[in-house]
Amino acid sequence: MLYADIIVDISHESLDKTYQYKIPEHLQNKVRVGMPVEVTFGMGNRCLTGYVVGLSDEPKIEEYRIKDIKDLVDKGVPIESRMIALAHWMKENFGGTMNDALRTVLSVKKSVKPVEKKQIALAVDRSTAEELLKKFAKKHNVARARLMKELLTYQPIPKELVTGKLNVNAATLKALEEQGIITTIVEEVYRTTGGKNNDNSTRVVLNKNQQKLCNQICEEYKAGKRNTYLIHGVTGSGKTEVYLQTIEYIVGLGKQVIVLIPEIALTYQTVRRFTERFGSRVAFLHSKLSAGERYDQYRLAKEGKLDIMIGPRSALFTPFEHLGCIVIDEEHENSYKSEQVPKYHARETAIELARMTDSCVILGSATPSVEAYERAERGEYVLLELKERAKNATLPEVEIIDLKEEMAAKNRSMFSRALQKEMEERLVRGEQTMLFLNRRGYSGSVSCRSCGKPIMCPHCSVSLTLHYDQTLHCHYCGHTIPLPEKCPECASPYIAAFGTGTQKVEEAVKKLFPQARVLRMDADTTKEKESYEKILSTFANEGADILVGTQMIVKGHDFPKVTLVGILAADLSLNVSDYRSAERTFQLLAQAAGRAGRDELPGKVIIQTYQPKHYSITTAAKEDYIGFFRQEMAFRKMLKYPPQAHILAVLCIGRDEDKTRQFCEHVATTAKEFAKTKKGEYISVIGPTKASIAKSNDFYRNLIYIKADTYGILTELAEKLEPFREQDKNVILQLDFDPMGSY
DNA sequence: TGCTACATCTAA
DNA sequence: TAGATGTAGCAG
Repeated sequence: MLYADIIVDISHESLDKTYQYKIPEHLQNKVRVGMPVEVTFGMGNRCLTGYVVGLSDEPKIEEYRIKDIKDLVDKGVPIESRMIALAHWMKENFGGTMNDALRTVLSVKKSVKPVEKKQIALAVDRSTAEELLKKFAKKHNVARARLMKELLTYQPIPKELVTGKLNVNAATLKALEEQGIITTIVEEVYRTTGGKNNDNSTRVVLNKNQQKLCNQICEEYKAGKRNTYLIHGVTGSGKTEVYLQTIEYIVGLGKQVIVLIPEIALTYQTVRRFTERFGSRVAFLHSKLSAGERYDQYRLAKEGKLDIMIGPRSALFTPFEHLGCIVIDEEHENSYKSEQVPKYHARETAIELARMTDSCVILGSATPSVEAYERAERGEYVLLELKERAKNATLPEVEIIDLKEEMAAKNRSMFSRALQKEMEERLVRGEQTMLFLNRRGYSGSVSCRSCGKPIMCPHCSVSLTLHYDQTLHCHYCGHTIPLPEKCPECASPYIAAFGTGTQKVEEAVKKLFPQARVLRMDADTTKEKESYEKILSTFANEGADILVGTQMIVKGHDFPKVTLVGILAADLSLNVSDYRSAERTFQLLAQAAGRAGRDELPGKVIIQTYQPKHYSITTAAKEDYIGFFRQEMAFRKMLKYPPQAHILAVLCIGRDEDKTRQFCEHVATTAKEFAKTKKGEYISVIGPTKASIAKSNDFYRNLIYIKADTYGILTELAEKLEPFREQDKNVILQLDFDPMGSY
């Protein structure tokens, strides 16, 4: 008798184990590891989907207690068996249940009916067809005659053309087919996102440095060495060309490649660069694909009809049989860490997947994450440097403006005198300016001028933000109210918006330079599907003089006419309660600065700040990554932050404020006791404290941070904390390993 | 004793 | 997770 180990499709800790089922006779040679199957579960014998994760011929419990597998899931897509192993690894390292992990690696859930292309062709030889044509004409079978005439000049003809343009109805076609005069050719069509033509005319010749890196990776690959490479290349140094050539080599060896990019970077430019080189052997994954398109990509990949898959972190789970290499561009991006359970990091997961499949990993960034660079320095990754800009463009001149001095000089505007002067010059010369607001939201909070209290969301502990339609919104729960006329606290009519949003910047620019054409890009103006591309292409085609935006304007895209980049308030991202705030500030500033003077025209960057001496600002101004890295590492070593140590964030969420607090204290005590058992190892339990968003959607949030030298201790502790999930159903326990961002 | 409402248990 | 089973409380 054969038995299958099955994980049932219920995400609950206590069900997160394998259950053994018998494989009935008629399914014996159909059931494989990875397949979704239908099983009855529980005393009510309710029908559930489960995944086969193992097979055996030994029962683990008394034979009579084992039920039969009911059936195979008809339209389900099986998981690759190595993906099951990867899911297990993800569960162990990033928390969550096996079921969560399986669902994550199973990027495509349902099979979708393939699209068919039908064509009509002659089933008889030409002379017979000609006779038939004469016969039809004689008998005044006009539709049949029309079709025969067309088929004699050109065949096969697509069916929609026959029924449409030639106006031959389905009944006629059926009759002709039954008489054996015509046949229908059915062909499956793949809904692919890749391009059609490869056209090598645009191939760029690598410079000496690029070629050297490329050769090193290729030679080591050929020699059977599988490394993780970190390409640290300054902005504009041509990392993409290195990827392209290396990919081409590895694909040439019959291997397949996954390229991860932040979703926002999947622009027309990126797509074109890859399709020009690899034609229809490359496909793209993004959130706007339909279920059918997704499924077809999956099939194409599995059947070996694709060489390259490009997409965001979920593209990692493309079912390639012969994976050879994983490229992660803009490796430092936050979007590589999943927000949902399992909260996996694509970099770590890629490295594990590469280990399992004997592939290499190439990470690339102009501003690598501190974690990655530290490992590269230690030799865990191979560090490759590209120090020169490819198109001998010069680095822009950077000026740091101290906003305290502007204040002292009675300049209350959000633009310093220097920035105003430079902007004016650009307008006169017909060059472009980008104004960058280093801030996530769009507009500021609203406060009372009399009592000083900001208007808060009644469900979350955050202040509401004012939108242009005079309504107040909560970014956490979506609560919306019209802007009140009086302060809800003290009834004073003097309430006003604070803070600087991109909208306010836009207004201020228009006021200062009424003749300028201004474009704004932020979460508000890019809600619609193509609006992101549209704004960027308008700006690229010089349809505007000034582009105002949030971080999204610093990604990708070369604008040759941009010669001035203004960073309005560099401190905004610095004053965030998160140990990564300096790193993020450096990355944003360095990338924003890299936008200026990408081509022939020399560029200028103006950074406005209240902290002109802060190292993340001074080093970003010089594009001095190493300088930044040294200072940041010293800071992280001192305070034991990653990569010096690892952090586990434990978030307790519940409706009852006191109970949630008590629960969290209880968890903290358990963590502290666990720490005591680990003599000689560094573990530190911080908290519990209220999360910085102490209330969200009427749920109270308490937080504990646990720091430890090794990652393993944290996963061990996480296991110890599992029983808490069962203890109080009213409090949710959320774990996040090495979190990005703050809670 | 019989009923409801709710807590607890268990799944192969 | 959800259905099966167990239990306290209470009316009759």
